[in-house]
Amino acid sequence: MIKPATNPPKTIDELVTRAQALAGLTLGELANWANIQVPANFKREKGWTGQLLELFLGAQAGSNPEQDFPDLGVELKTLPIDSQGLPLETTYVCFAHLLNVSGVTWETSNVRNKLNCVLWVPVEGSRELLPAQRRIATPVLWQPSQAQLAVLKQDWEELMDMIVLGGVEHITAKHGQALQIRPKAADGKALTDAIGADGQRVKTRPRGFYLRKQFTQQILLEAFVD
DNA sequence: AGTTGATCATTA
DNA sequence: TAATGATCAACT
Repeated sequence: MIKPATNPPKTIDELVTRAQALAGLTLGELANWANIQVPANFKREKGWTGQLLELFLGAQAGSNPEQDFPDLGVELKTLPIDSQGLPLETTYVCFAHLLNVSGVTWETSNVRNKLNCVLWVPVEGSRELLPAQRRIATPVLWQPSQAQLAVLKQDWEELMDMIVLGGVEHITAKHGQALQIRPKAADGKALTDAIGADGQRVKTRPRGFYLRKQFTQQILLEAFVD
Protein backbone atom coordinates (compact mmCIF):
# COMPACT_ATOMS: atom_id res chain seq x y z
CA MET A 1 0.00 0.00 0.00
CA ILE A 2 1.13 3.48 -0.84
CA LYS A 3 1.61 5.84 2.07
CA PRO A 4 2.52 9.49 2.49
CA ALA A 5 6.25 10.03 2.25
CA THR A 6 8.02 10.63 5.52
CA ASN A 7 11.29 11.76 3.99
CA PRO A 8 12.20 13.88 0.98
CA PRO A 9 13.46 12.03 -2.10
CA LYS A 10 17.26 11.95 -2.36
CA THR A 11 17.44 11.97 -6.13
CA ILE A 12 15.36 13.19 -9.01
CA ASP A 13 14.93 9.58 -10.11
CA GLU A 14 13.45 8.73 -6.73
CA LEU A 15 11.10 11.70 -6.96
CA VAL A 16 9.93 10.74 -10.45
CA THR A 17 9.49 7.11 -9.39
CA ARG A 18 7.33 8.20 -6.48
CA ALA A 19 5.24 10.42 -8.72
CA GLN A 20 4.81 7.68 -11.33
CA ALA A 21 3.55 5.33 -8.62
CA LEU A 22 0.66 7.74 -8.03
CA ALA A 23 -0.43 7.83 -11.68
CA GLY A 24 -3.88 6.33 -12.19
CA LEU A 25 -4.90 6.74 -8.56
CA THR A 26 -7.68 9.04 -7.44
CA LEU A 27 -7.40 11.90 -4.98
CA GLY A 28 -9.90 10.02 -2.81
CA GLU A 29 -7.59 7.01 -2.53
CA LEU A 30 -4.65 9.18 -1.60
CA ALA A 31 -6.66 11.10 0.97
CA ASN A 32 -7.86 7.83 2.45
CA TRP A 33 -4.33 6.55 2.95
CA ALA A 34 -3.30 9.83 4.48
CA ASN A 35 -6.38 9.95 6.70
CA ILE A 36 -7.46 13.22 5.19
CA GLN A 37 -10.97 14.34 4.32
CA VAL A 38 -11.58 15.28 0.70
CA PRO A 39 -13.46 18.57 0.31
CA ALA A 40 -16.74 18.38 -1.63
CA ASN A 41 -15.40 21.06 -3.93
CA PHE A 42 -12.52 23.48 -4.11
CA LYS A 43 -14.50 26.66 -3.60
CA ARG A 44 -12.65 27.07 -0.35
CA GLU A 45 -9.61 24.79 -0.21
CA LYS A 46 -8.20 25.71 -3.59
CA GLY A 47 -4.70 24.49 -2.89
CA TRP A 48 -5.78 21.16 -1.48
CA THR A 49 -4.59 19.00 -4.38
CA GLY A 50 -1.15 20.54 -4.42
CA GLN A 51 -0.68 20.04 -0.72
CA LEU A 52 -1.84 16.42 -0.91
CA LEU A 53 0.73 15.72 -3.60
CA GLU A 54 3.43 17.45 -1.57
CA LEU A 55 2.61 15.09 1.26
CA PHE A 56 2.90 11.95 -0.85
CA LEU A 57 6.04 13.01 -2.67
CA GLY A 58 7.85 14.18 0.45
CA ALA A 59 8.09 17.88 -0.30
CA GLN A 60 9.08 20.18 2.52
CA ALA A 61 6.09 21.28 4.52
CA GLY A 62 5.31 24.92 4.89
CA SER A 63 5.03 27.75 2.44
CA ASN A 64 8.59 28.86 1.96
CA PRO A 65 9.41 31.10 -1.00
CA GLU A 66 11.64 28.32 -2.32
CA GLN A 67 11.50 25.36 -4.63
CA ASP A 68 9.62 22.35 -3.30
CA PHE A 69 12.75 20.20 -3.49
CA PRO A 70 15.65 22.61 -2.97
CA ASP A 71 18.24 19.82 -2.83
CA LEU A 72 17.12 18.54 -6.22
CA GLY A 73 16.39 21.96 -7.70
CA VAL A 74 12.92 20.77 -8.64
CA GLU A 75 9.59 22.55 -8.34
CA LEU A 76 6.38 20.53 -7.98
CA LYS A 77 3.23 21.71 -9.74
CA THR A 78 -0.14 20.06 -10.10
CA LEU A 79 -1.98 20.93 -13.30
CA PRO A 80 -5.75 20.54 -13.66
CA ILE A 81 -6.60 18.88 -17.00
CA ASP A 82 -9.80 18.05 -18.87
CA SER A 83 -10.80 14.65 -20.28
CA GLN A 84 -8.50 15.19 -23.24
CA GLY A 85 -5.51 15.95 -21.08
CA LEU A 86 -5.46 19.64 -21.83
CA PRO A 87 -4.90 22.26 -19.09
CA LEU A 88 -8.03 23.78 -17.58
CA GLU A 89 -6.33 26.60 -15.75
CA THR A 90 -3.33 28.86 -15.95
CA THR A 91 -0.48 27.96 -13.63
CA TYR A 92 0.66 30.19 -10.81
CA VAL A 93 4.44 30.59 -10.82
CA CYS A 94 5.40 33.01 -8.09
CA PHE A 95 4.78 36.36 -6.52
CA ALA A 96 5.73 39.42 -8.54
CA HIS A 97 7.88 41.82 -6.53
CA LEU A 98 6.89 45.36 -7.37
CA LEU A 99 9.59 47.25 -5.47
CA ASN A 100 13.39 47.19 -5.49
CA VAL A 101 13.49 45.20 -8.67
CA SER A 102 15.77 47.43 -10.73
CA GLY A 103 18.83 45.20 -10.20
CA VAL A 104 17.09 41.92 -10.90
CA THR A 105 17.73 40.26 -14.25
CA TRP A 106 15.90 37.40 -15.92
CA GLU A 107 18.76 35.05 -15.11
CA THR A 108 18.52 35.80 -11.38
CA SER A 109 14.76 36.17 -11.26
CA ASN A 110 12.42 34.15 -9.15
CA VAL A 111 10.51 33.06 -12.25
CA ARG A 112 13.63 31.71 -13.98
CA ASN A 113 14.65 29.90 -10.81
CA LYS A 114 11.25 28.31 -10.28
CA LEU A 115 10.89 27.15 -13.85
CA ASN A 116 14.40 25.74 -14.20
CA CYS A 117 13.08 22.26 -13.52
CA VAL A 118 9.46 21.42 -12.85
CA LEU A 119 7.74 18.14 -12.06
CA TRP A 120 4.27 18.55 -13.57
CA VAL A 121 1.61 16.29 -12.13
CA PRO A 122 -1.55 16.50 -14.24
CA VAL A 123 -4.74 15.81 -12.29
CA GLU A 124 -8.25 15.52 -13.67
CA GLY A 125 -9.95 18.78 -12.82
CA SER A 126 -13.30 18.94 -14.61
CA ARG A 127 -15.86 20.43 -12.26
CA GLU A 128 -18.31 17.62 -13.04
CA LEU A 129 -15.93 15.23 -11.30
CA LEU A 130 -16.04 15.05 -7.53
CA PRO A 131 -12.58 15.86 -6.16
CA ALA A 132 -12.36 12.39 -4.59
CA GLN A 133 -12.92 10.80 -8.02
CA ARG A 134 -10.32 12.81 -9.87
CA ARG A 135 -7.41 10.73 -11.14
CA ILE A 136 -3.75 11.59 -11.15
CA ALA A 137 -2.06 11.29 -14.55
CA THR A 138 1.49 10.49 -15.59
CA PRO A 139 3.96 13.06 -14.26
CA VAL A 140 6.19 15.07 -16.57
CA LEU A 141 9.68 16.20 -15.55
CA TRP A 142 10.31 19.33 -17.57
CA GLN A 143 13.17 21.68 -18.25
CA PRO A 144 12.44 24.61 -20.54
CA SER A 145 13.89 24.46 -24.05
CA GLN A 146 15.93 27.33 -25.43
CA ALA A 147 12.89 28.45 -27.39
CA GLN A 148 10.65 28.34 -24.34
CA LEU A 149 13.21 30.22 -22.27
CA ALA A 150 13.44 32.90 -24.93
CA VAL A 151 9.68 33.47 -24.87
CA LEU A 152 9.56 33.52 -21.08
CA LYS A 153 12.49 35.92 -20.87
CA GLN A 154 10.91 38.29 -23.38
CA ASP A 155 7.61 38.30 -21.50
CA TRP A 156 9.31 38.71 -18.14
CA GLU A 157 11.42 41.64 -19.33
CA GLU A 158 8.42 43.37 -20.86
CA LEU A 159 6.42 43.01 -17.66
CA MET A 160 9.26 43.97 -15.36
CA ASP A 161 10.01 47.03 -17.48
CA MET A 162 6.46 48.19 -16.95
CA ILE A 163 6.78 47.63 -13.20
CA VAL A 164 10.11 49.46 -12.93
CA LEU A 165 8.87 52.36 -15.04
CA GLY A 166 5.80 52.84 -12.89
CA GLY A 167 3.32 51.12 -15.15
CA VAL A 168 2.02 48.50 -12.75
CA GLU A 169 -1.52 49.80 -13.01
CA HIS A 170 -1.42 49.42 -16.78
CA ILE A 171 -0.47 45.74 -16.69
CA THR A 172 -3.33 43.39 -17.47
CA ALA A 173 -3.47 39.63 -17.96
CA LYS A 174 -3.36 40.28 -21.71
CA HIS A 175 0.34 41.12 -21.64
CA GLY A 176 2.84 38.38 -22.40
CA GLN A 177 2.76 35.42 -24.77
CA ALA A 178 3.45 32.72 -22.20
CA LEU A 179 3.83 34.59 -18.94
CA GLN A 180 1.13 36.89 -17.63
CA ILE A 181 0.64 38.95 -14.48
CA ARG A 182 -2.64 38.81 -12.58
CA PRO A 183 -3.84 39.90 -9.14
CA LYS A 184 -2.75 37.58 -6.37
CA ALA A 185 -4.31 38.36 -3.01
CA ALA A 186 -6.73 37.28 -0.35
CA ASP A 187 -9.22 39.89 -1.55
CA GLY A 188 -9.46 43.27 -3.23
CA LYS A 189 -8.49 45.08 -0.07
CA ALA A 190 -4.95 43.72 0.16
CA LEU A 191 -2.44 46.40 -0.79
CA THR A 192 1.29 46.51 -1.29
CA ASP A 193 3.81 49.15 -2.34
CA ALA A 194 4.70 49.72 -5.96
CA ILE A 195 6.22 52.38 -8.20
CA GLY A 196 3.72 54.92 -9.48
CA ALA A 197 3.50 56.66 -12.82
CA ASP A 198 5.69 59.55 -11.65
CA GLY A 199 8.17 57.39 -9.80
CA GLN A 200 6.52 57.92 -6.45
CA ARG A 201 5.48 55.12 -4.17
CA VAL A 202 1.87 54.00 -4.51
CA LYS A 203 -0.34 51.30 -3.07
CA THR A 204 -1.59 48.63 -5.42
CA ARG A 205 -2.97 45.12 -5.37
CA PRO A 206 -0.36 42.37 -5.09
CA ARG A 207 0.38 40.53 -8.33
CA GLY A 208 1.65 37.13 -9.33
CA PHE A 209 3.17 35.55 -12.44
CA TYR A 210 1.12 32.90 -14.22
CA LEU A 211 1.79 30.59 -17.18
CA ARG A 212 -0.84 30.62 -19.91
CA LYS A 213 -2.70 27.42 -20.68
CA GLN A 214 -1.30 27.29 -24.18
CA PHE A 215 2.22 27.20 -22.77
CA THR A 216 1.63 24.40 -20.27
CA GLN A 217 -0.32 22.50 -22.90
CA GLN A 218 2.75 22.62 -25.11
CA ILE A 219 4.82 21.16 -22.29
CA LEU A 220 2.46 18.22 -21.85
CA LEU A 221 2.22 17.54 -25.58
CA GLU A 222 5.99 17.62 -26.06
CA ALA A 223 6.42 15.19 -23.19
CA PHE A 224 3.89 12.87 -24.77
CA VAL A 225 5.85 12.83 -28.03
CA ASP A 226 8.98 11.64 -26.23
C1' DA B 1 1.05 41.67 4.89
C1' DG B 2 3.62 38.30 2.17
C1' DT B 3 4.01 33.75 0.01
C1' DT B 4 2.88 29.09 -0.61
C1' DG B 5 -0.81 25.96 -2.63
C1' DA B 6 -4.29 27.13 -6.51
C1' DT B 7 -9.54 27.47 -8.37
C1' DC B 8 -13.65 30.31 -8.62
C1' DA B 9 -16.92 33.19 -10.95
C1' DT B 10 -18.02 37.19 -13.50
C1' DT B 11 -17.15 39.43 -17.73
C1' DA B 12 -16.39 39.97 -22.44
C1' DT C 1 -17.13 29.39 -23.43
C1' DA C 2 -12.65 31.12 -22.47
C1' DA C 3 -9.98 34.30 -20.15
C1' DT C 4 -9.49 37.87 -16.84
C1' DG C 5 -9.77 39.56 -12.52
C1' DA C 6 -11.07 38.01 -7.79
C1' DT C 7 -10.78 35.07 -4.01
C1' DC C 8 -9.81 31.05 -0.26
C1' DA C 9 -6.81 28.63 3.36
C1' DA C 10 -2.54 27.75 5.83
C1' DC C 11 1.56 29.30 7.51
C1' DT C 12 5.21 32.84 8.53
